[in-house]
Amino acid sequence: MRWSQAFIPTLKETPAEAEILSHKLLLRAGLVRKLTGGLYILLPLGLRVLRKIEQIVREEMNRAGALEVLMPALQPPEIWQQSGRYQTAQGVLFKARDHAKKEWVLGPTHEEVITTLLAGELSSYRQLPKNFYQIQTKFRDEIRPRFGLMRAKEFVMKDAYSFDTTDEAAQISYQKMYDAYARIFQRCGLKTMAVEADTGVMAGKFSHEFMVPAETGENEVAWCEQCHYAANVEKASSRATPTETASGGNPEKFATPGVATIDDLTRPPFGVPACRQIKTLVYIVENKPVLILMRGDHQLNEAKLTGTLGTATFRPAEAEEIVSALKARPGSLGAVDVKELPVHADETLHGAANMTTGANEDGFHLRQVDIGRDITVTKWSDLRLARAGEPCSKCGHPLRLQRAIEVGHVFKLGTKYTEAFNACFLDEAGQKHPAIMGCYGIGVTRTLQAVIEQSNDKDGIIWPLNVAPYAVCLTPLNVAPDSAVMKLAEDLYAALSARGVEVILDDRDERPGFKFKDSELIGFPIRVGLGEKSLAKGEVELKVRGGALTPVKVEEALEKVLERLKL
RNA sequence: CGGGGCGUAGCGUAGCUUGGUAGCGCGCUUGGUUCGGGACCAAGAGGUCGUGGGUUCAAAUCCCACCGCCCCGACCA
Repeated sequence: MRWSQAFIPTLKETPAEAEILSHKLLLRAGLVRKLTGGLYILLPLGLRVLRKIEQIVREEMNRAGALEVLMPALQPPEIWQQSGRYQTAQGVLFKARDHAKKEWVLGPTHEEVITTLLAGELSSYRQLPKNFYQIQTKFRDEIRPRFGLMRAKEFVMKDAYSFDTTDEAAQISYQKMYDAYARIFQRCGLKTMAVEADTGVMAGKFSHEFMVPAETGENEVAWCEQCHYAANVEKASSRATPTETASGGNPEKFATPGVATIDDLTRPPFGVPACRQIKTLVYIVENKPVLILMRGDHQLNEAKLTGTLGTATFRPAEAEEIVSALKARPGSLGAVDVKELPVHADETLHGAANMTTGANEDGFHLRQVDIGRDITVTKWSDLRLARAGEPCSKCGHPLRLQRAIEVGHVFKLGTKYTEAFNACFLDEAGQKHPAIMGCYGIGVTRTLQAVIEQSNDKDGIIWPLNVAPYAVCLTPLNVAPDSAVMKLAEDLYAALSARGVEVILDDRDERPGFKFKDSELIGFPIRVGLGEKSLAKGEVELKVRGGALTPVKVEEALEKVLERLKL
């Protein structure tokens, strides 16, 4: 490609809309432009990168035995009703109407469609295992799109769906995808970590997320340097400091005027450490109040609560709801002698004794509470948010917390959809079973931006070779057609092109600094600088983006470039 | 949806408090000088000041409503 023929609108200044570095670079390097919030136009250079990533994904999916299909983005709402997600996915479903006023949904994902397909085609165990994938545009009515391509209303996703006859076989399919994902991100030049992921209401199943460590990430992962345990904080467990278990006697009510928080009670004249308090939270779970008990110094992890409750339909109670449930206002809440409400307690509190908690009477608390003796706990679970520095639950080494961008997710689904759609097969004995399903997603557009977020310097993007829009940028400093510099550039351009190298020739009549800055902003892996000065010495300049500049002999230039590209 | 910020030329912005002919930088056009790290000089083009209403002799500026964008939070199948 000749630069003068291309469309690469680079910007010296950053548009005000961009906050994070990768978003700024996407715009400045002329890769994308915004149409409106959450919707972006991929410009030629950005599209080239996207296609590269897609191709890597495609190759690795094929290698793992998955079969490419293309499903409609537009879907009938009936299948969403059939799976039950018409309601549960309300928040993210885009809907449209046709001329006859019939409603349609724009697919945020395709479990319903692929399972409908399988329901019609699957009959025998001999047809399994199968794994179908597609690379396609998805639509999600994001509550708040942000950070450019990171969270958009419309984005390119690779989604795959595996079907197996047994749990063991499904596990193999899962592992194949897990391994393929590791290769995909590696080939994209991304450092990722695979972390255990929360599975929401489908608790107990298996899931991993592929995370790109980045401070701008919307997720947080907990990980252990020693044993390599890694999990999304929504899922992560850790060991808490020990809880007091020696009883101090019978509960004793005492006045605590004005005390409204755990923190208030730690201060004089009370001086009760947070770890010796029981925090009582009231949630409205499917319209009914439920008490949640945490140790005073711990925080509730709502993702874990979802797992324990088996529903995501809950919210913190309003003040009036709390008063009507416990006859006291927040600040003096407790679970002692509460018999009529479900009480979920964090397992850290197991055996806790001599604790302080609200008395369910405004301005009063109870001390010397032994949870086993004084509180009726309905269910014990791990409900605690893991914190940095807490011992790893596997090996005891302090956990570290790291923000990260989720670029891939592998998920063992089980039979939720295959049962709903009757996607069943007959086994060797003629018994009918629903196929066991897995689903696997990669945010392709998000991956593009994640690469930029992870690979840049003060001058711009540093594209990993495999996903670079062009591998080589030829930069002649004199573009007069009859100049020796330009003639050499043309020769190299032709020679590299003939070898299948993706090369862009910066034939713009611009000053050297301008052209250098542009090529660095965009981040081509290799730049070959051709100028009168070096040519006089029989040399050209080979510059590796983010690396050193080396003079090479003109007659060796082609070989040296090819050599660099092999790496 | 709650909280905060912003909307002035393609981009970045000043002007708004205290109403009075809309300014600067980048980019763009033309000419000239330059030419190894985002050049310089000169001359130009380019603006419904987000939209609608109100106050006023007069509104970018004050008031009301709406729209859009960005950030934080809720949400995240």
